[in-house]
Formats: sequence, structure tokens, C-alpha cells
Amino acid sequence: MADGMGTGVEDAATAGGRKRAGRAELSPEKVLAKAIEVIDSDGLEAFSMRHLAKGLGVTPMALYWHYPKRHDLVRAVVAEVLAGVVPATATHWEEWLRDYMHRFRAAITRHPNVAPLIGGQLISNVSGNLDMIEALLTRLQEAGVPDHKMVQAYNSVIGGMVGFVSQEFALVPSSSDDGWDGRMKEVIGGIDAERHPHLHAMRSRMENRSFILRWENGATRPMDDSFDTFTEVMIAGIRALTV
Amino acid sequence: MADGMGTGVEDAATAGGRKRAGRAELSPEKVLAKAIEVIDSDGLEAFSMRHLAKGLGVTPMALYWHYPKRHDLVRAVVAEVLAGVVPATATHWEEWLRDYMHRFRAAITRHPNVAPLIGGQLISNVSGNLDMIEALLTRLQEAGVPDHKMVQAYNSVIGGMVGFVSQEFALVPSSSDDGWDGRMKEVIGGIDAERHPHLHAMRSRMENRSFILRWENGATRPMDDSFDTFTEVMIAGIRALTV
DNA sequence: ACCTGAACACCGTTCAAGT
DNA sequence: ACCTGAACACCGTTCAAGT
Repeated sequence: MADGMGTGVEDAATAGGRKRAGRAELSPEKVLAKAIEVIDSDGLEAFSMRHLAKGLGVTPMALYWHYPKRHDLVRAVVAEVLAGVVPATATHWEEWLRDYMHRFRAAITRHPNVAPLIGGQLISNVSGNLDMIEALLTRLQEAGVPDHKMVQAYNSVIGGMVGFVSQEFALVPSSSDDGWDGRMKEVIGGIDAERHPHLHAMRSRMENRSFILRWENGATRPMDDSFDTFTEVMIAGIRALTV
Repeated sequence: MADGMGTGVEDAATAGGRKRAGRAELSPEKVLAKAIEVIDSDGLEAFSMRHLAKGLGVTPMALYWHYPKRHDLVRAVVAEVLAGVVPATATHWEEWLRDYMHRFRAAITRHPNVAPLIGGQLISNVSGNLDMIEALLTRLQEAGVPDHKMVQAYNSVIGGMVGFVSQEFALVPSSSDDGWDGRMKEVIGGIDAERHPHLHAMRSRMENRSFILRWENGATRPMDDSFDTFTEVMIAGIRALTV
């Protein structure tokens, strides 16, 4: 037992890998993995502590030992999904920003259903993000953004990027909000050529492919080229800040 | 009683303003007004059908006659808040876009707590927005955006604008998620000058004033000048699309 | 240290009635 | 037409126990 050694021995209850009756062998990692699995396959509305516990074969309260509040688990999910977003290494600032924005979106694409969690809450997984913030500030300075516009430029990039993608993957009404897509199609079909000529001309190109005029989100109707354009808009806009 | 006149007389049950016992004199407008009132004063988490009903002195189910699903009421709230956003009239496209974006943000500023509803769900109050979409498309064409980039440009403007503001007013953790702000301050205070020199230099200017490094949202810490910069970034970016 | 069980104060919504 | 009342199937979370 090596007594007297103050090495933080943890009670040795489950020592030797022996399973204790009534113990579910839970861990923060297992709970987190199951949470992401549930969100990915069953949608965000299935992400409840009780449903999760059932999936893990455990009492709801078992989860609370590892995550004291549901929001702690939410934070962990967001952190995990965003953990893969490593900004690229040394290139020109434009190339870096383009790459970073696409990496961010790619992470959300892997777990589209978590998007509302990222867009709706204050992003908080700070610790791991300081490197990213430092990199972004460095690149913005490299681009020529003056110090007195640095915070605004930073907020523009983050707000625009996170905001666009959150919008793209925004929650679709529900499983079947009776004929919500039908009504949308009706509205688009009924666009009047005289009242809304430009919209009328564009309607087939915009239908279900543009904000406000769609009934599916980015999970089933990704806005790839629009996001490409958006990054170019942002890059050109940042460049204009430097003159 | 003017019988025989098919003018859609409504049963005359409450005719003459006489109150019926057990009737609460509800209406879609009254429910909607109360919903916005509750959201504004008590926050989004207080916006439940049951809490709302209590506030109106009525059974929860009474609301369901006027709004068959909670989501119908959510839609109505969003539509109402955004109803005030009338795009400005004829000016240069840059002036128009700047004005429109600020009007949109001003509407959210009037009801900051509804922001998560706007950012999180697919925006759906279509009918009233066709005029706005037509106007935006017109201005983008006026700006010189070619037809084959029109949808992308439209999505960039809407996605960026709605996204930024949604982010700015994103939900703060909760009433008191024990020392969440404290931990954030610690992180910022502990920024290492050697590992993160740019961030270190900017830290006092960014603390609680920039995305990821804040613990309050736009309701208490509005990002006015960042949004100004963001609109200029968008405008310059759109302009770059035309060359 | 880690989990169970019962209980509290909530939800949205359906269904059958009342007037 | 418009509202009540009871019921169903959920929530997150606290508190007291168990091992």
C-alpha cells in the first residue's frame, strides 16, 4: 500500500481494473463522446441530461458528478468540436485568413447540429484559443491594420466568421412543422415580376440556397461558394482598413 | 342585427363589449405583446407558454388557440422585432447598405434578448421581407456585382450582418454560473507577454470588449465601433467583388 | 470517489369538455 | 369561437443515501 507517501493515491477502490457493482465506469471523456454522438445522430433536441444518461445506462445524476451543470457539458462539446481548428502556419496573411475561416467552417460541417450552441452562447473555450487570437492579431498587424483599429478588425473577423456559419447551420423549424417548406415554396413561387423584378429574375438561383428563402440549412444545403465569397469579402474589406 | 348580410359577423358572443365569464379577452396581438414584454424584462428563459399564460391570467392552453405551436409565437416575436427595420430610401448603394445594417442592429438593440431566436432559427418572416430582399439585390446590382456572383453577395451581406449581431448579443451563460466572469478575468490577467505578445499588448483594450474575451454581451457592452468597422469591411469587400 | 433514488419545480402539447 | 382542466411525457437540478 506504500503508506506514508503523499502521492495522491485515489482510494484504490477500483484498483486492479476490478469492476465494482453499481459502478458504471463513467468518465468526463465518455460522457462527452456520447453527447457528441447523440447530437450528431439524433439532433440537438435529443441532447438532454436524462436522454444522455439513458444512452449510457446510468442515472441522470451520475452525469452531474462529472459535469456539475449542463452548461459545463455544453462548453465541453463546443470546445471539442472546435479543437480541430488549428490555424495554418506561416503564409501570407490573406492565405492564412482564408485557410483559417475554412478550417473553422469545416469543423462545424463535421458536427452541424452543434452550430446553434456555438452561435447562441458566448464562446468560452478560452484557454486553447489564446494561440488562435494571438495568431489572428499577428496577421492583422501584418496586413497593415493600425493599432487603433485592431480590436474592431478582430471583432469583425470573428463576428463575421462565426456569425455566418452559425446562420448557415441555423436550426430548421422542427421534425415536421406542417408544411413550413411548402409555404416557403409558395411564397417563392408567388414572387411578382413587377413588384420584385430582381428577386423574380433570381428566384430559381436563390430558392433554398440563400438566407431567408430556404427551408433547409447548411447540413443538407451547404453554402460553399457563398462562404468562399464571404471570405473574399472579408479579406478585401480588411485590406481596405489599412489604407 | 342586420341579418342576411354575409359580412362575416362573428357570432356576436361578445357583442357590445360585454365580458363573458370565463373568457379572458385574449388575442394574438395581446399574447404577442406580453411575450415581448416578458422577454425584454425577464429574459429569454422566462419565455415559456406556461409562464406567459400565468402573466396573462389564463390557462396555458388558452394560448394554443391563438398560436398552435410555441414556434408560431416565436416566429411572430421575431417578425415583430424585425418589422421596424425599414431600409432607407434612394441614396447611393454604400449609404443604403450602411444605413440598413445599422437599422437592423438598432432593432435588435431595442430587444436584445430575442437575438438568440433570430440567430438560432431559420429566419422565416418572409412575406414582409421580400421588399427588403428586392431592395438589397437592386443595390448590389447598382454596386456592380455581376449576376453570377449575386446570390453569393446577397448571402454574404445577410449572413455577415445577422451573424455578427447574433454573436454580439449571444446568450451569457446564466444568472450566475459561479465565477464564470472571474475565470475569464483570470485568463486575461494571466496572458503571457512572451507567448502572446500582441494579445498581451492589446489585452486591456480587448477585455470584455471583444469576442471570446468577454463575459458580458451586447446588451450591457455594445460593440458600436466594431460594428461600424464591420459595415465598412463589408462595403469595401462588396466593392472589391465588382472589379 | 462515484453512483443511485426519490423528489421538486418546471416544460410543451393532446384530448375531452365547458359556455 | 374561445377557454378550462386533467393528463402525458418530458426537462434540469437538489438532497440524502449507498458502496
